[in-house]
Amino acid sequence: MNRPPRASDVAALAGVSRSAVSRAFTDGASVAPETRDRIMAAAEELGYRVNHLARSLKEAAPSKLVALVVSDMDHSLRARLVDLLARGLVAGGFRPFLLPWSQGDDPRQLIDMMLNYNVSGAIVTSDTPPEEISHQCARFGVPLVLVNKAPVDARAARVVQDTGAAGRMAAHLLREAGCRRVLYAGQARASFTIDERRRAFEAELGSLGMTLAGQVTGPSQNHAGGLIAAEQYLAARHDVEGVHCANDFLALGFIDGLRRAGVPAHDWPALVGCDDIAEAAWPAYDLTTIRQDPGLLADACLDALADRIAHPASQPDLQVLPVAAVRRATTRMTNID
Amino acid sequence: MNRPPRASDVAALAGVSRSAVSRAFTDGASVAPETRDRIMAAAEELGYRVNHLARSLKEAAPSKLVALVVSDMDHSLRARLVDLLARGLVAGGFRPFLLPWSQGDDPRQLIDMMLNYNVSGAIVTSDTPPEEISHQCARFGVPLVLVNKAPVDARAARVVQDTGAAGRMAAHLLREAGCRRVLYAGQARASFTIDERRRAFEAELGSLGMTLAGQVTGPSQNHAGGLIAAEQYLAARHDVEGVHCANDFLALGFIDGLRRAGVPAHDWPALVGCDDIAEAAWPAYDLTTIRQDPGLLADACLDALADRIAHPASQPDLQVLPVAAVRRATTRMTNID
DNA sequence: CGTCGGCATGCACACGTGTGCAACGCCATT
DNA sequence: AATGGCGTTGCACACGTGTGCATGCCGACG
Repeated sequence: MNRPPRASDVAALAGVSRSAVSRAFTDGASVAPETRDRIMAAAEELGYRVNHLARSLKEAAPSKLVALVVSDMDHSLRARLVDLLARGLVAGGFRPFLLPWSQGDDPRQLIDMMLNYNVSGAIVTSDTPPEEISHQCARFGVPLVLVNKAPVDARAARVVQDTGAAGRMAAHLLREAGCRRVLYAGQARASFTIDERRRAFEAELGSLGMTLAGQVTGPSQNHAGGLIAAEQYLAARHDVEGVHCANDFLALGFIDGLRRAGVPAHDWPALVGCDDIAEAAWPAYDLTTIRQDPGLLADACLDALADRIAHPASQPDLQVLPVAAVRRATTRMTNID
Repeated sequence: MNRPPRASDVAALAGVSRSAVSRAFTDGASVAPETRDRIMAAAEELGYRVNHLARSLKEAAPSKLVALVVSDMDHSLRARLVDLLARGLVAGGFRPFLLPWSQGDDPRQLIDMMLNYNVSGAIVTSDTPPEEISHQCARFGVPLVLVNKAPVDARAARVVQDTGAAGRMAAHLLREAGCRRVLYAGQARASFTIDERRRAFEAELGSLGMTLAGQVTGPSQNHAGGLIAAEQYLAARHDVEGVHCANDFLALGFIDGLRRAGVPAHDWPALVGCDDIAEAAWPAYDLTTIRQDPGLLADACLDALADRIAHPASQPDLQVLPVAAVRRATTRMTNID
């Protein structure tokens, strides 16, 4: 018999009623200071902790748990975001609940886990979460925040990067580098942020009098995909001066693909990525890119979640986060006449 | 009034007692098939889900929550480990509870959060978690698994990489590359795995008739630290043929430091890192390193946790995980005569 | 001194669920 | 037909906590 101590154990040791113990651990409750001290001493001696599961059971309000639905955590930016979100949630008195999701998993299991634990909200940072999650959350009244995701349900708050500005910025960065004919290197799989940004990029090219000579696609939006995109680029012998890559990992892979093929650096096209991952700043790459500040992203998510919890019936807000151009070596090449 | 439906609502709709509903959702309970069907239909109609908080309250046994204490999630290998652990825990019926911890945070808050939610166990992957966590977990009977951490409490299970083999391997890899005089590049901050590996590395150098010419230390064990370590290395004009870096990020930074200083690749020392992060395989680096398989690590953690939960009183096991040499370009340089 | 108000405390109920125990009905066996 | 056994069901209690309500106490004021 070694169960954790409960409030009645503390009450017995301190010589008070169980209610008094409960009140001693509740802010603003009416307890005499000396009684509280005696109770706290007894609690310390027994190693007593309030059982939050029972507490949140009593308070009909949902528990302090918040689901963090995340996939592709190997992307360093997402790992950073999860880290920041977890810290922010803990600081705000919530408890983050990590629910990994992979393409192909049954979304109903996710819903079950969230509802089983009566979460007070959910943040979905997966790249392509199934729409069913949004609908079920709406149906069961779970406050939901979607990160960089297309709108699927009117009741979910959304936090998105300013894809329009990012796309235009990419075009301008290539223009600054002297490019006229450019290429887009992306992926086959659809992704809301990337697709939107690409659309804005293409539109801006027109305004700037530049032309999109075509596109190359890798099988994935990571380093390996970039390697293959570079191969395609070289094989097609595109006559372009610049390339905008869907994200930084792909851009770094593209660079390595050029290197592996023996293309000297002064013959590289101007390159612009997106995200500003840590590796982009490494001297081996020094990639011009578009920064998406994960701290801003995390704060916006936490704000949006707090808003959904406080005003569930109100119109959810859409937060558009600014992006910033980071000019580095890949748009300072001297191969442009 | 829009509270989530409870078992009695389902019971009323299905025309049975609340106990029957409870039993319908409990595997192996005695319920007539047609009754179960009727209950399930009613539950589906109402959108009923079992409240696991209340369930785990009833079962005196701890909840299915498992604390995942993690710091430095920006290290890609740790992010990968957290991802794998979360997946494994969910697959095993547990719910991972993400508790970020940073140097300087109060460990007592961590303990509180774990005990407040009556977690059934904890996995600590932080690099330098405070010892108080281990002691408090032992005191309150929380099964604990430490990853790559020195033993601090006899009741905690441990999973560690085979630091001895890794250290010896690093020495042999440099020996294969023809080195006789070598250097160690590390960090000032103590870390169990890194310190142990280094000790084995130094010992093996002696056995192989090699000499450790000295060491250089960066301020941190990441890319920026490697840049600075390379500066120190160049400034000190060490007469060595090889360098073993404390981890891959540092090694990549070291390479970039050499590049930035204009040292041609054929004048680089042979380099051996440790971890085999994804970036080490990128063509820009092609770093020889020592692989630590995160899948193995995650599985070992989950096994150890299951063991601690099942047999809390037994002697906790220490799992030593194998490492593997990954030979790449940085030990195939032709600068050795 | 009497009365009133405020504060501290205890009682009892509620939160949503699991389960031991007893009762009940049905079927097979004697 | 009587009886025993087995599967199913309902009752009631327990898990650990928060809190409305009533009570009791003490001090202050008239």
